[in-house]
Amino acid sequence: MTAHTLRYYERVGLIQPVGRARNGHRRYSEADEAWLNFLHCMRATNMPIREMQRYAQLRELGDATSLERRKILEDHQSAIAAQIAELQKAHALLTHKIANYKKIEQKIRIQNPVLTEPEIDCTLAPAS
Amino acid sequence: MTAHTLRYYERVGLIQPVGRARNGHRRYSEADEAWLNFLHCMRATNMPIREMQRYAQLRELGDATSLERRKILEDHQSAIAAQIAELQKAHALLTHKIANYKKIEQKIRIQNPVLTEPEIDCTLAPAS
DNA sequence: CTACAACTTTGAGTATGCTCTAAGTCAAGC
DNA sequence: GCTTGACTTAGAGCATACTCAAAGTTGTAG
Repeated sequence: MTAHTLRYYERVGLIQPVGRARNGHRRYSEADEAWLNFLHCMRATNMPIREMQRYAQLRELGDATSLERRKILEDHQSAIAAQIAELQKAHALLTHKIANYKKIEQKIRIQNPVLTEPEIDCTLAPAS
Repeated sequence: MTAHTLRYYERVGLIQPVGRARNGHRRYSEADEAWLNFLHCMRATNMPIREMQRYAQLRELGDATSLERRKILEDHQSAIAAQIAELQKAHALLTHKIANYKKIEQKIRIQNPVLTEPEIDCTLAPAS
């Protein structure tokens, strides 16, 4: 996560205005870091910023929003499962296609055998 | 895939100009469809359009580009594996967090027991 | 004292991948 | 003949998520 991104996240309300050093520089607490890690994990799995904002807002309202937040996480977990399924399908497809390319390359090697045998280096290397 | 997307793919060279009916409408052959399916599968797993263009170009050059194309697919397969790993990590994290929310909700239910017992409907429904 | 690096701000700019608009053509049904 | 609907085109517009620019402040090192 770049500094740019951190500021952006603060701007759009994903993180509360964070503590500052005396010179005005941001200081992230361990709690901030944990929250940022969570955000990063959600973004990395394609949760839209909008959804993350919604979650962040509920979080600020405290325990009363537990059910709603849990729903968001459950929905996202389903989305993740769907993504995994899609990726696995593609992974399998690629395994097939790659195998096929290897076959094609084999055929090409047979049609175009090496015409000029590589020179064998017959110089005697001096024993070191 | 929408008609818009199909035209967009044709425009950016992902598919060769496709056959037309007499009225000028596009007619997709089975080969076209298979290729489009493949494209869709790659996009759905986050291959950038750029990479797909590169692959499509090589494909038009024929078997001589087999090695290069295979490399693209192998790289993408690695990318997919990485994505799966990331998603699985997030999935596990969410399982934990969701379990935690359930605990929190349990506590809230204990702190705020149902004060007004729900009315029990004592009317005798007429037997149908 | 000065230079430099590293942060600060607001607001604009960019990359990606569609997605839509406007104006036009065509074939079928009434 | 006229309407309707589905397509056609070129080009503009948009959503998302950053990413950067410009101008300014601050603390440290030489």
